[in-house]
Amino acid sequence: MDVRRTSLTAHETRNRILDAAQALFVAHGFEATSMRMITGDAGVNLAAVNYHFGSKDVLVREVLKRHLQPLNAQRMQALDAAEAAAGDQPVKPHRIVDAFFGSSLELAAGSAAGREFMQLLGRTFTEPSPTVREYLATEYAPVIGRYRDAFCRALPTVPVEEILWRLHFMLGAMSYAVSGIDSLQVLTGVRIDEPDAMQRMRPRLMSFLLGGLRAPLPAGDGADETT
Amino acid sequence: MDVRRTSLTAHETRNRILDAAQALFVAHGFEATSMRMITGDAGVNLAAVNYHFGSKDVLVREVLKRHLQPLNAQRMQALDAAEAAAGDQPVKPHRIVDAFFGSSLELAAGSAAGREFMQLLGRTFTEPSPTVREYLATEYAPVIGRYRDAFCRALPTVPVEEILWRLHFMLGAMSYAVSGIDSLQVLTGVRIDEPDAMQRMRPRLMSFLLGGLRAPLPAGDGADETT
DNA sequence: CTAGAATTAAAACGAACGTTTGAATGAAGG
DNA sequence: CCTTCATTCAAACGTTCGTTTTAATTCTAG
Repeated sequence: MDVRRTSLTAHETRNRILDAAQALFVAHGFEATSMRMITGDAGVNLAAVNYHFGSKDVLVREVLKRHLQPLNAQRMQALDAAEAAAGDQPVKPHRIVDAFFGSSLELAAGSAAGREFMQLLGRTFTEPSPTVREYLATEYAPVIGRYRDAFCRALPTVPVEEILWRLHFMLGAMSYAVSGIDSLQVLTGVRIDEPDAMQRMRPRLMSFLLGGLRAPLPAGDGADETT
Repeated sequence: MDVRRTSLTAHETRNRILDAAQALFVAHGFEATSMRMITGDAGVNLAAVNYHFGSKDVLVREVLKRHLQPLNAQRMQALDAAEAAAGDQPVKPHRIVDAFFGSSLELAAGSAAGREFMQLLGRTFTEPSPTVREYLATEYAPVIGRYRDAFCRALPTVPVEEILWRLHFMLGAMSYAVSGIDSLQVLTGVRIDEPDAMQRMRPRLMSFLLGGLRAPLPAGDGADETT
């Protein structure tokens, strides 16, 4: 009838735009990346973005959604698998951490585009743009909810507020680990741009996250004065 | 002779610009904040920024430098104090963590402007702008170097590369804890905007960081399969 | 083969950007 | 009192931004 007239080139143009936009967003940020840079790198006409996506804002969301939606789906299914494997036992904390952050690191390690996207995602979390924050919130809400509940079952002695804080700390550590890697390089001299950097980082990050997650609860109010 | 003609109003205007710029940078980011927004909020003329600072880039650096330079100085002197207190013994890891991140959290908890600045600083670490990254690198390099050495002495069994990674992870966790707090709120429902949020977060973050720092080293190469 | 929708192309739109200019302002120095 | 000089001000500079428009092109359905 009226659908899929020119499916080949249409998707081609869309994907070329998405690829170019993602790379430029990582390199320069959302605001500093212009439509002309995107369409120039993608080799398409300037008007193509507004034709295919409607606006730059929608394009930004679409770039994020393209990989974030599958990533969150895999995070969900990884937790499903872990819960299924545990039977009626609570899932061990390190399995939950691995389900969430393992999915992320696999995406980052799997391909250059995956690493690029995880870099972008890390930066996006501190992005002030309301439309971006709003989208991230809706996309993440169900995932965070599931994992919060899983952690609560796995660590019944830890208050839920404490679990949310530690989830937040873990998210921060991972985001920086992935997106701030060249700042690490610049600060410390550690080289990251080798292709297997993510693979070498993964066990280190996992160990760190688990150590933080299972750290003793802070004492009552203020002082945490233990050796 | 020729100095301090109208010192009062001169510094007044400069500081008004710095204050307004900092608040706007936190709310909208560097790129999305225009000179007209800054001068409008500061109640000064549009040309005042270029007159007092020369360019927007210099203003950005100056906003960061105003609080980062004292912060890093305090980080240095906190480590000095810890090393002096330890005598010829190596400083305990939790003292080093406290020297670095305690200084940060005190700044964040001390005043609204301090919290605002730490928020900005956290975001700035993932800022792609070359001039910002370059400034951050030069400002942080000596501090990171001192703390790396202190950690190496405190944890002689841990390879220096591992220490740098964990320092990076800790930096990420703290930056997110401070700057991504409204994203935590949006994701998890935890309220942060209360004035004593930083005070309540501090022991939690310290406990998490120490747990991560002292986590068992990841096994040889790939698998970290321990319960 | 042809009608018509989908896509690309080139050009221009108004708005906002960072910066610059040149005159007005106002307080010290001689 | 008049000069001096740092500062403020209003206005405009040229550039770039995201978006829109109009025409040409491509491709498919009947």
